[in-house]
Amino acid sequence: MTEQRPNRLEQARLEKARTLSELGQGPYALRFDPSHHTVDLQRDHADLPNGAERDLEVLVAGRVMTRRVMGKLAFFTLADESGPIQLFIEKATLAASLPENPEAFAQLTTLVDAGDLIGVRGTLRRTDRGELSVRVLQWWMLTKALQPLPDKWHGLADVEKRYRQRYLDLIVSPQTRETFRRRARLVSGLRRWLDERGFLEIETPVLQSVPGGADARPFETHHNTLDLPLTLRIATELHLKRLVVGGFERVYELGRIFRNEGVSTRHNPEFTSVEIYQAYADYTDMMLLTEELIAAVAEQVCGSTRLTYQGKEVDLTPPWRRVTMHDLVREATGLDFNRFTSRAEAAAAMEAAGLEVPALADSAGRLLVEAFEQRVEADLIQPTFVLDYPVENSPLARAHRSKPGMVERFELFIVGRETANAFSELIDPVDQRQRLETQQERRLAGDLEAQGVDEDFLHALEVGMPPTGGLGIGIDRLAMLLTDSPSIRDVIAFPLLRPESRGGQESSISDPEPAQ
RNA sequence: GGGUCGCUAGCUCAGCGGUAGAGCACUCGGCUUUUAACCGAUUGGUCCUGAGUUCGAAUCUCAGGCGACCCA
Repeated sequence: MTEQRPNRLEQARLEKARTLSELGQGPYALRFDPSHHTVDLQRDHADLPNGAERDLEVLVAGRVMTRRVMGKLAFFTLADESGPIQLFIEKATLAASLPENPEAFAQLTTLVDAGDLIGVRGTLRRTDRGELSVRVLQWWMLTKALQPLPDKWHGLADVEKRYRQRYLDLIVSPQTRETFRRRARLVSGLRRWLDERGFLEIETPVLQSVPGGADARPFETHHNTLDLPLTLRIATELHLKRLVVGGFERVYELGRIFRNEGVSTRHNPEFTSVEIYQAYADYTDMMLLTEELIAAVAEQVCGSTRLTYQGKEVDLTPPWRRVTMHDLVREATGLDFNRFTSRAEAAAAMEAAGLEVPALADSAGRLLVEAFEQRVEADLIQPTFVLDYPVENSPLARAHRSKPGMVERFELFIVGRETANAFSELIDPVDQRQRLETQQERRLAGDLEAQGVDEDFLHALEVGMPPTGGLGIGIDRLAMLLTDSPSIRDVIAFPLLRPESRGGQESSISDPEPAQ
């Protein structure tokens, strides 16, 4: 995709690949059996003094990262998944070790480029300068690279290239490798924590006729043989609740969600969430669960519940602050939304306080959320449960047990970002139908993010759903926090980017010819 | 959606109206303790694309493409 024709560097490497074939070993090996990872060698032989050699033969394989050739002696750096080790390559040693091939040293130093994958057999030696090295007795080309590595000093400075060609980023950036290791630990730690507590992971459909469970625009697609318009799911909520109706008391799904919205440092159109449902629980139970779960995962990923995010100290040690949205808005703006009896009243007060009043926020409750987003959200650095949302914004949450107009819902904010969202789930099918019909009206009135009516879901509620607490956690945002990454793209291996276009070409993949 | 910035050799960048440059990489030569190895020589360009202004455009103007950051 980068180059149509092989450039000069590629030509030289292709030539070397041909030479390797002529020598009978070829540029691409079938297999190799390393005896060690480099990190184990570095650890086990940390006591080897400078200039000393250990009478132990090892086989290591990896990518040649740097080459330093000086006449009859050469130093390469070889890196496997665990890290680097130096190769100590002497002409005399190779000649003695491989008497049948007096050219072994010349071949190694001329046919192997930085970027190639090779395997070596040798003994361990620490150089006079203190670098643990494999003194090479024999070598094999495993994979000849045709493309050069990025600049060894600057690395991959081009942010776009880091995302588009993540493989290069992973090769040259230890930090990137660590980020994705941590993300993997986060995901597996989270699953383990839930599994150990009896939660059952069940996969629900990605392809859906009625998108629901969240306020978002879906991606649209189509099933050919059924001639069926379908959308990609925007949440897993409604299907997981059906499973609770079906009798599974603790279920979760960790998976990909698709929302047809913009791209930013906090948004990728496909992202990963985990939704967790627990029967006979309410949102206060889900707060406890959230605290314990995230603290446990942070402990596993970072070794501590205290961490630094972009220079800010964050303490995830439970318990976390719990505060209502009303109180937070009053603290920040002096506006007491409990006193407002109409949207007009709230709007006037907000304008007087210098807040923006968007026309789309068509109720006092929606304005409360506006005020929160404008003045509070960004300052919630420490983990904070924001409680009790207006019913208008939460069509799937149960009405508050004591506060009219509110629902039993919390969102968790950390470093100014929404990281989790939970309710006492609405299980009353009559109430739920009214709420969804109100959503449908908004939808018909032009709100593309409003939800539709899912009749089968309502039917499931009529069959009877136990009182249930539900929780959703944004895995990408949690990964950002636990890896100290400023952009969501740093924690998604292959984030969505526009295809590279050259000279107006839409894509490098050409359309197939019509069938004969 | 709006604003700011960027796009020049494989990589990192300079050049900002007058012959297209540097370091690294590559190729060649030298070198047995280097680790951004070093020394010498050579090679390498759709200056993102298109149109315009000009005697002359990488440079100025306009449009477009892609990206980054900030804002919504």
